[in-house]
Formats: sequence, structure tokens, C-alpha cells
Amino acid sequence: MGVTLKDVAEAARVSVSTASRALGGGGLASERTQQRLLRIAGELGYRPNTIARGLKTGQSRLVGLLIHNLANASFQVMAEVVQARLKALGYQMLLCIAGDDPQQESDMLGTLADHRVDGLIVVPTGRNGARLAALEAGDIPVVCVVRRDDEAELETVLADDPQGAYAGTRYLIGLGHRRIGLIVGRQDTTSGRERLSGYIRALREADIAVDEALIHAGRYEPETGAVACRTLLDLATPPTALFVANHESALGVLRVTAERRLSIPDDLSLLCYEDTPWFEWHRPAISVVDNGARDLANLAVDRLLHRIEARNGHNAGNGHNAEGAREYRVGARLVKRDSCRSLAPQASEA
Amino acid sequence: MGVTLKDVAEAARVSVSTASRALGGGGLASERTQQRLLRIAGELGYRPNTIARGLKTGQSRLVGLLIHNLANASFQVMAEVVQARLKALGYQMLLCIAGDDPQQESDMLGTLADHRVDGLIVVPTGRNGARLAALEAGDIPVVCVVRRDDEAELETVLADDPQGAYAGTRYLIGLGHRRIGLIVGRQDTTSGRERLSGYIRALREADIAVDEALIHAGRYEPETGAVACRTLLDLATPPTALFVANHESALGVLRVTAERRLSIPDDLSLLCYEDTPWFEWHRPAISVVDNGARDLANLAVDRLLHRIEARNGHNAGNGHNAEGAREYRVGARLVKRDSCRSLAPQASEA
DNA sequence: TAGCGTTTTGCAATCGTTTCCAATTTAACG
DNA sequence: CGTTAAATTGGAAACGATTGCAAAACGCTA
Repeated sequence: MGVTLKDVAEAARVSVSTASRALGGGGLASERTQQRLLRIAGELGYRPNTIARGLKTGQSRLVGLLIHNLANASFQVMAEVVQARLKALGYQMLLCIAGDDPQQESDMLGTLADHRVDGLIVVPTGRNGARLAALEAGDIPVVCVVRRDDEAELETVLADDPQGAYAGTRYLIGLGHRRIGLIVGRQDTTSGRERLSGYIRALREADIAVDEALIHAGRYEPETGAVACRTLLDLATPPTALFVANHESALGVLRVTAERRLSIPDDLSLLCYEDTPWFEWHRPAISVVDNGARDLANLAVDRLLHRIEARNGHNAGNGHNAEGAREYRVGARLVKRDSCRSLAPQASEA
Repeated sequence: MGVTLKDVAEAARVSVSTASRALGGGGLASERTQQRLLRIAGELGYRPNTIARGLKTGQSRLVGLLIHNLANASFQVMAEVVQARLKALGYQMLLCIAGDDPQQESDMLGTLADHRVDGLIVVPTGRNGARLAALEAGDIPVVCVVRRDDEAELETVLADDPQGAYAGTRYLIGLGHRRIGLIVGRQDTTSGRERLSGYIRALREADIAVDEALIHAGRYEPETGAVACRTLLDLATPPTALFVANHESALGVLRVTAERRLSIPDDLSLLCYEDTPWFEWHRPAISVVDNGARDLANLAVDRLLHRIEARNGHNAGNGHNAEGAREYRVGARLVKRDSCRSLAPQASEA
């Protein structure tokens, strides 16, 4: 489809510059020529070449999104939201799936840079702080989501994990549970640490001793969740409730409970982290702490585009992000469904 | 990060062309200069500008993938596979999520064209054949997956839905089922039609009359699945087995069976289409006909890249794809797990 | 050392836009 | 109708790479 601006200009008997201005909008051309050029361009089937434009303007209209996978529900909705928002704003999404692997992440950040993305939203592994900082220094705005990257000072949008984990644990405590198992993520990520700390805070506040045996930290995988679940259930005094701080681990837990023919919530209460449609469709419907993936994505896009626009505005900017590396939190929400039961049967009746 | 080829060239005291050739590989420069340039480029932190390169070479190194959503397991793995394969081949994936909406699809095809993608993999709605044909005519190779677009003659990679549905139905028949409910997709898509026809063929072959009341065609959504399931179960003589031809509808079915406390497979056998990890983790593990999403994606990438390379090779090509609009099928696979039971209890014993 | 073929290099054009600057047209007013 | 300011246009130089062509350097052989 090789019809270029020059072709349009010739057909309309004007110079390329005029054609450019007419089609570019912004009233740089007279109303009359604008209409005419628009018409002719339409007839010829002209489509502006984003690549050429990008070369001149230094904007690729591409934004990178780097996540771990698409199996996780949070990442799914983030990808969907980011792409929808970007599209509405005239950007396209370059999706990179790095599997939480620093090496791959590093590679992909490189390619993203080569493609001169206008900005980047990333769930950092935490091992490529230098690279991310380099991008930022190279005038490519970076926004981290879900986790913080401790090595680099970057604008970051996080779920309120401390609060979410706290609220969830409190909820279980409120139902009368005293032995609450926790299956949580790796402790070398901010989200993993924060979810654990929220849990601990709630216990302390209720004067419940923290039992190390009830806490399992590991990768976010079904298998890991299953193993942790079995260990917990095999304890001399097993927990009466489980708080599973991630969607994938929850799969493993559900499997084990089904295998052992445990009834949820009668035999065991289950509270998960990160919502996913099928938790709602599952019977019993699984109660969750919704980390607000949708909000995370929206806010990340907001922040990123704010900075992209700012950069484009006064190119002679003071440096990078004036406001320093801000950190935003979006609220986590407890969604009560049917997988947690009260341990004090008659308490609220009578 | 504004270090350009010119900067590298100056630092090395050679011309830009030499620098280009040295870094471009292909032995266009002497071994010595190549080493030197590589070193200097490294020191300066030079990264080639894909945009500028793209303008000159006419290759964006971008490939579009247009799908309906990310909630569907097939699309998830397709997106993951496509992006992994492309990355390995030096391309980036532009992911567009069009929600099976022709208007959005049309828009997105436009933007994709503006970005001069080198090729495009699309799950067509079927309403934009003209647009797709236009892309193809404009020298952007297009490969359709999952569904065919009847309006345009395009290279297409399909699951073997007729065979898959046939095999699934036959399996249920083999277990002794005679009344088999079918919850299938819209009949204005090739996949929807083919899954239905496979079902019918199996019934005919077993001399079972096709009962219209047992067949529900509709959108692939949990709610639709739930409604269909209720209707089927409320029949005077309800089916003893359900064949649910899509992953999302299956969610609705699982909900209804749980609500009614039906035991799977004791009260009702359930066979689904499209595999997803949690079908395996679910108890009972759900038997499925795996449509081979991974294979679909791989083959689509193969075909697409084959044509991209061909185009780049002899630019003075004969026209478009010489071989005509070929159609490929990847095999569907029956995965027996625990959700289907035999209706003839003692049959195989004794 | 001259001559010849082969590498290796540099120059300059080019890809399709945007945008600065100057030139031209148009409009407005005395 | 002349003058001036404002709006509109055209010319040309970028943006950062690749690549055809010709010149320069090199390695051989005689």
C-alpha cells in the first residue's frame, strides 16, 4: 500500500508540507485545502506511515508492557486494560512476557529500547534495576507495577498489599479462626514481603502468636501451593483457615482439598488473593482479597502517559521526573463470598 | 540515549557506512574494523534505532496478533506462544484485543497497518474480510487462526474441529451415552459450525437420532453456558452427558451443576472443548478435547514467517502468495480425565 | 615495481514524514 | 488603492539508518 504523502500532495497539486499540515489537523492549513486534502487522501487510500513519522518526531507511539505470564488473572486483566487504554490514546502495546526471568527481562528491555518505545510499564523481577534506570535516563519513562524494584528509583504503582493482607487476615480472625495458614509468595519480592507483614500485623493485633509452621513462602505455582497445603493439613493441629496469597497457588490448594474430600468452608475456610472470574463461578464461590488489578493498570497508564505528555511538551525538561520517584497505592478490597465460615456457630445468633 | 551510528563512526574515525556494515554483520567489513566498531559501539552504549532502520528497509520487525480476549485459555497460550516465537526470531508482538467486535477489529487493523507491521495473525470476526484482503494486497501477509474468514481468501490455520467434536462425541457414545447435550458457539463462525457438524456426524454414525432440544448454540460466555445447562437439565428426559464446546461456557455449566449438587461424573458426564490448566487441577479433573492452541499458534507463526521471509527475499515477487489461500489443520486431541463415566456399569466387568 | 583483481572504505542518495524559514497570498484598514 | 499584518504556502533540511556506486587500499604475481 505504497501511497505516500507525496502522492497525495501531487494529486492535490500542493507541496508535501502543505499536505502534511492539512492532514495533520491543528488548523495549520486553510479550511478549504484541509477539506480537499482530506478528501483526496481518502480517495487514494492514504495512511500515514507511523515509522517515518516516528523517525522525525522521535515518538514511536509504542508503549511496552512487560509481565511474567498470561496465566495469572491479574496480568490478564492488566494486559487487557493497558491495551484498551493505550489504544484509546493513540498508542499501541508491545507485550513482552518474561516469565519472571531476569535474563529474559533484560533482553526484552533491550529490544523495547531498540524500538524506541515512548514508555514502559513493567512488573520488575527486581534484578534489572540498572537497566531500568538506564532507560529512564535515556528519556524513556518507566512505571513499575505490582512490585517495586529496589535497585532503581522508579515511579511505582502498587497494590495496597499490607492493607489487603491485613484485612483478609482480620476477616478470618473475626470469624473466630485462630490457626490461619498462610501460603505466600517469594520473600525477595516486595509484594511477597508485604502480604506476609500484613498477615503478621493482624495476628499480633489480635494477640495471636505467630506460628512459623503455618507460614509457607514459595513461588506462585499450583504445585507449590499444593505441597504447602498438604504440609499444613498434615500438621498435628492443622489450621482451620487458609489464606492463599496468590491465584495460581490457589489452584493447587483447591486440588488438594478436593482430593482429601474436605468440604469448603465446612472443614476448612479458604481465602484467596487476586480475583479471577472463575472464583466467582466456582462452587463454593471463593472469597478473595481483590488486589485491584484493573485499578493498578489504569493508574499505571495514567502516570505513564502523564509523563510521556510532559516530556513531549517542554522537551528542554529539567531532567527526568521532577517529582522524584513517587509511589502510588491502589486499594485492595475484601470480597466475601462463600468459602469462609464462622467458627463460633451460635455466637451471633441467640 | 541519543547515541547514533554517526557518533560511533566519529569515535572510530570511519564513515557511517563503514560503521553500519561493521555492526550489521554479514562480513561486509574487515574483521579488524568489525571488532573495533563492535567494541566502540559497546563502550558508547549504542543501540540501533529500529525505527530509522525500518524506514529505510521497509521492515518494522513488528508482527500484529489480533485476538478476542485474554480470558479464554486458548488465546492466552496463543499469545504467549506467538510472542515467544517472534521474539526468538527477532520480531516484536503488537497485541490487539478486539473483543470479537467487527468495529474494533477494523480500527485495529487500521492502526496495525499504519505501524507497517511485517505481518499479522488474526482470529477474524468474519466481518472485515475486505480490510484483511486489502492488507494482504498491500503486501502485508495475513494468517487467520481458529476461524476462517469467508469473505477473504486468506491463508488459514484451523483446529480440526470437525474431527475433535466427532471424537469427543464418539467417546461419550462409546461410554454408553445416548442423550448427549451440546453447548456450542455461534453458528456464524466456522468453528461453531464445525463443532456442531462433528457432533452430528458421530450421532448419525451411531444411529442416534439428533434431538434439536439437546443442542444449544450461543456466545462463548459463562452466563450463556449456565442458561443452556439449566434448560438442558430441566428437560423431561435430560441428557446423561454434556459436551461443552468452549472453555468459557464450561464455567457456567460447572456453576449450575455445583448449585444443583449434581455429582460429576456420577449424575452427569461432562466433556469440554479447549484445555486450560485448571481443568486439570479441578476435582474431578475435567476431560477435554484439546484444540491444540499451542500447535495452532506455532503453525501460524511458521506460515507467517515463511511468507515474510519470502517477501523479503525476492522483492519482485510474482504477486501475493503463490500457493493460493492454503488451509492448514492441526489435530485436536481427546484428553480423558475423570469427568465422564460409563453408563454400562457391569458391561466391561464380569 | 608495475599491474591486476579483490577487499574494504567513503560519498551520497534515499526511505516518508515533520518543521523551520522565507516567500507568497489574503484580508483589513486608512 | 496602497500599506501592513496575518494567514497560508512552498522549499529544504532534518531524523538515523541502509545501500549502490565509485574510489582507495590491499595482496598477489610476474
